[in-house]
Amino acid sequence: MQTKINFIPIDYDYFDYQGKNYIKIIGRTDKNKKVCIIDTCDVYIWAIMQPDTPEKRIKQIQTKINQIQIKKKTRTAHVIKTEIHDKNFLGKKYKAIKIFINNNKDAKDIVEELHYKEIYKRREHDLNFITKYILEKKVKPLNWYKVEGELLNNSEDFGNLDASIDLKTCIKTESIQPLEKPFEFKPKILAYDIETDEFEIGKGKIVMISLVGEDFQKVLTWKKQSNKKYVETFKDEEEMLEAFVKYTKKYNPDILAGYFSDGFDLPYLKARADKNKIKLNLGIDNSQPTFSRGRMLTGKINGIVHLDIFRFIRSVYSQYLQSETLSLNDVASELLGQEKVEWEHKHSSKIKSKEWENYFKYNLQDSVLAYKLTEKILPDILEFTKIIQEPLFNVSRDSMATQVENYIIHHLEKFNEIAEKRPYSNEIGKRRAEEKYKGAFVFQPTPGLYEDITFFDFTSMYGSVIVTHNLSLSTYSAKKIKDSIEVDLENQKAYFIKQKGFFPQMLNKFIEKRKQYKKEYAEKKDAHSKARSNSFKLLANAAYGYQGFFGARYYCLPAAAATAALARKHIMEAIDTIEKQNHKVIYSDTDSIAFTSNKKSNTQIQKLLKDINEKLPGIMELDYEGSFKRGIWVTKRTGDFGAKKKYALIDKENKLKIRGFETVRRDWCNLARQTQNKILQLILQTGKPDKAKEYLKKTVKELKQRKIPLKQLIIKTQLKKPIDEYKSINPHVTIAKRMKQQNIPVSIGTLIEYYIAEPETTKHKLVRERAKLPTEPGKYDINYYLKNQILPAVENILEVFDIKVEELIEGKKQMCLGDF
DNA sequence: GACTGAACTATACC
DNA sequence: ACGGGTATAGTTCAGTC
Repeated sequence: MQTKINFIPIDYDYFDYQGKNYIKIIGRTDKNKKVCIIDTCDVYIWAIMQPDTPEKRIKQIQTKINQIQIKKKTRTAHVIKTEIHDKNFLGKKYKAIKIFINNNKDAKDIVEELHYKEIYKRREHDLNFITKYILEKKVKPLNWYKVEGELLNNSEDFGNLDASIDLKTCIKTESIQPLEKPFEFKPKILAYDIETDEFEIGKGKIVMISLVGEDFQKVLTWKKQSNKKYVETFKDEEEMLEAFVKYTKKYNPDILAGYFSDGFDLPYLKARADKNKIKLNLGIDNSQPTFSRGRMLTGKINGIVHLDIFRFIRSVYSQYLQSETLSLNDVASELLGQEKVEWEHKHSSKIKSKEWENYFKYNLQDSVLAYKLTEKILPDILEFTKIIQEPLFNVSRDSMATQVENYIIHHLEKFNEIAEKRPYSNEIGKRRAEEKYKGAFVFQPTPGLYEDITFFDFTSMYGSVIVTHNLSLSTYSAKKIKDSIEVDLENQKAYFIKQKGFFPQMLNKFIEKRKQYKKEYAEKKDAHSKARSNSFKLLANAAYGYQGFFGARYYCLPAAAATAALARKHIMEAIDTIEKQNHKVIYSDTDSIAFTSNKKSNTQIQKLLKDINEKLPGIMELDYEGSFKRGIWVTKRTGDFGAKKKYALIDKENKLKIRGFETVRRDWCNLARQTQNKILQLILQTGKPDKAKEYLKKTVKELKQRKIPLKQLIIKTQLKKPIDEYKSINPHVTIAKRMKQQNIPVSIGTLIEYYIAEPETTKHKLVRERAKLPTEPGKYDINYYLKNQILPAVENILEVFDIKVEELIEGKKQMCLGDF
């Protein structure tokens, strides 16, 4: 039966039928019905010919290629047809043979057969079928289409595929066309979270599972009855798991969302289902979740987008967050102003009767937070997906380098470009061994208190340098050529042609779109333009790092080095100009310049800015960032010159802006951070050290009298690698080892908490020998906190006023005397 | 065993 | 392995006397 629908693609999957690749797209109709469409497309790879190859020879090779056949287990890999095209590769023109093959999985085998010396490069064999389908048919995720085709109803097509899918509508696509007027699409989200007895995947039983959707809240358990309406109690773990599947299917979400659910909740559920010998058949085809092992476990469910929002937050969103960790509690607290319910984890056998209600509440709240976080961040993820044009499942997990790369691949057509290949591991090894290049310029500040400070900064500094000077792989030349610019690198020169390359052109678009949507958002204040503005800002910022990243298809170290070199040149020239106008430049780092305003009026400052901008080339632009009534720069702890990347400012509204100081470092105890913060505040507000000095005295006294609670003295340090890989056993590693012994879960990324206690014997000299878990009894070491936390945090600040903090603290001397 | 510089480690800035 | 380089600062390690 022929049918016609309006359709928005959400999740892409593929399968083979009779040796050919097919795409299976799950999406919604304008009537909000979940449907499936099946389609296919041509699959091809490219053989790029050497420039001087005679046409006759190309034809000969073409004929040979047409005959390629490779016998494989289930099919014969073969070439269907070939065509000769004029294409670009890295900006240069070539003749290229377009080789159509029967199955994308054979691409690499076919490529192996293309061993003619006239073939310069073989390309696009490393693109997966879903990417190729989206490129070829232009059926982009989250865009609306009019689909026409045959409604499959127990059809023998595709081996009865439609019957195995839990959907009424499954269409064999005959035509698919973009819709001019899109419908609204609001994905249905279901969030979930589990509580378990053990932390190791599958080890202990799952105690409860919470599910939260729109007007839907459930906690499923088998442990305990509850009078709460949302709690449903089952006979055992098996029944609870079955109910989880049943409720999820009934809710029929587009997105099943969790927080760290790739690494914990979903694999745990699967492991317990296996243990109970039942199927966790969440898939639309009743399949179970599948897990791909990469650097991180990734859980996929057929027909539902499994979304681990932690992954998107970590790889894309975290740069805009202030929170010290990316734990659900910290992130929810920052983005939603809501926190987890308080609950100390324990084995279910040790939970007291009256504690259960709180445990249920805790479990439910985690799903509530995951749901709300998803709602909050989803506009950004969806917008990103539309821009990058890869499936939502991938975009929500990919690193920024991959996002940039996927954007490029999906926008090469306009440039008639064949995609460059992904580097092989030997190539990656070579790239990683390459010497680092010189990076940003950082101004050496003179320590002191400064009044009336103005900040300028370059908008999208590196991005605008790349665009202005056309720095990329396809525009680069190691040798001097005509119509190129020369860039001085440390030991060599690099040349870049003037004819615009595709990479700088795409980047230019990022910067323009960012400007456009930022302006639009300022006027309309709507989520859509905000999400768009964010997306292009992220892409613009990531483009520079991408060209220097060893895993990139369009890796170009000279371009990255030239970007940094030209950025240094531009900022130093700007500093020069500002100084020539009799301003004292205090500081500068990469793309910003701070200088004393010299009581000049706003108009005069704006004039200075305009003068500099008039001389800047291309799209380079210096911007007014802000002004501050006072700021402080201090010396390094070793040496008497000014420390870089460390300063504090106060604006006219008495708002502090602190960079680099211990105040903003999470691996310092709260007492040191808060004391330093207060001292900076008092000094910057008054311009004098008196009040700060008094405050310090008071704090020191309290510490000496042991009036400071232990909580203020906890030091937090993150475990960055497996415990046994550490060459140097620092305090947090010692504590991590002890936690492991006590069966407290520790892994890479865990924030280890400890405090420094008084030495038990004089033999305990190393800090790690005195480090204790917050739960371990002991007296905190007052001398340690005075000498190693408070003193270093405030010493250099008060030194600006010639105050010797050591004498103020007196702790240092006492300890030395007392020791002997 | 005390001292010292190098190595290792974590975290911040842009 | 899954953006880049620049910078500060603590603790441990390994060598010297």
